[in-house]
Amino acid sequence: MNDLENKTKTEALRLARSYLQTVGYNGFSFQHLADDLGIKKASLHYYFKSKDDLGLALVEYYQAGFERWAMQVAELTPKKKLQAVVEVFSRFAEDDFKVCPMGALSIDLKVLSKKLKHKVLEFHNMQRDWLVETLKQGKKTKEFSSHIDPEAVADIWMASTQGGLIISRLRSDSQCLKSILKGVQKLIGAL
Amino acid sequence: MNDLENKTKTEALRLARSYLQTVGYNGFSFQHLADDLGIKKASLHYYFKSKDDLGLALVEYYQAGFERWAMQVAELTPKKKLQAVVEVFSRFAEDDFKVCPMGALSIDLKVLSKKLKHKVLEFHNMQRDWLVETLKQGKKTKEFSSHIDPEAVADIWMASTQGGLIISRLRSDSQCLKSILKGVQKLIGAL
DNA sequence: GTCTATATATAGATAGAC
DNA sequence: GTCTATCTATATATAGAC
Repeated sequence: MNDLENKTKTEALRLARSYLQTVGYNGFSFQHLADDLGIKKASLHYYFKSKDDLGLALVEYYQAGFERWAMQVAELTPKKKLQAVVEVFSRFAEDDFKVCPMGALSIDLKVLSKKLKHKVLEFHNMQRDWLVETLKQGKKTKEFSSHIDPEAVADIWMASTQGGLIISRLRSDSQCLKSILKGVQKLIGAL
Repeated sequence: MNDLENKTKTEALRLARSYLQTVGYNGFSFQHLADDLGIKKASLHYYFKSKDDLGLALVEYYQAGFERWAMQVAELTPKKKLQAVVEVFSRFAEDDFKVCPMGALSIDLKVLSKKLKHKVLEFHNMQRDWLVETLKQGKKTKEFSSHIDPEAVADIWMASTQGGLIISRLRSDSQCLKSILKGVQKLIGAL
């Protein structure tokens, strides 16, 4: 859990995630990271045996961040939790039209190692479970309509988010994602 | 318009699109295509000066297919048109969990040539315009609720489709996309 | 239209010195 | 922990023969 063991390693993961969200998994190399860090690419292999290893560490790093975030928003109302999610992804779109790291990895999913693929799916399920729980909670507190199916709505929400980031990038308009998610919220509320 | 001028060229484009939808733009090379075609990669440069050229031809080829498809469904009711769209993308998911070619290209958008980027956006807008028109038509014929905002719904629809394909791949479940789009249709209908 | 041969660049990875 | 040096594989692309 103590992943702050080394500054270079943490910074490499931060950079790798940024590249992943900007040019995809196949779009960056150890060379890019090394140049940005001001070290040689061979040095990076001290921290990550292989690119697959880097990918794995990257997802774990992102996952740990999500778990911390989930703790922070745990006391918010379901509606505010959902709003907090919108803000997280809006920040991606506003930051050079980044897409979701998991969405980016999905494109290359077939060429990833079995282990990394498994990790990606595991994290995806973790996020989905969180959404489903949040929606269920909102039904109970009457914040959301009693007619919604939490699992179905969670899938629509996740798809809209992934696709919304893609469309924001295509149109060079970060507002797109926000409008789409606001629209989905409105549709859910109209049930 | 006469793009059937050569069998090898057409087959190369078909293969390239398949690769794009499966492993992304950076995930395949002239070598892959040449091997599949049973020719040498140098021969492919006879048809496509560069990979960027191939990408451009690929989008144009896909775009031409969309225009033919739009003509074929032109006489259907708006609701059936939407259903026809669902079928097109469902076939992607059912075919080895392919994603949308435009969604795949969006991931690599930043490293594409200005020309190709422009082409991708142009085609995206063409698809969006078609959707908006179809939704407007359905409002007029009372098939869709008079409360929907065609442009907002078109964006939600496109995002759900892009994201739905990604989620289908992640879960190895082509049913996901269908459920998501059915859910969106239901939400729209509930307005 | 397809081939061989080749050029050039880059990617992922390792060995071993400091 | 970072370096130099090196290996092997692959990618894009071109020249020129058949």
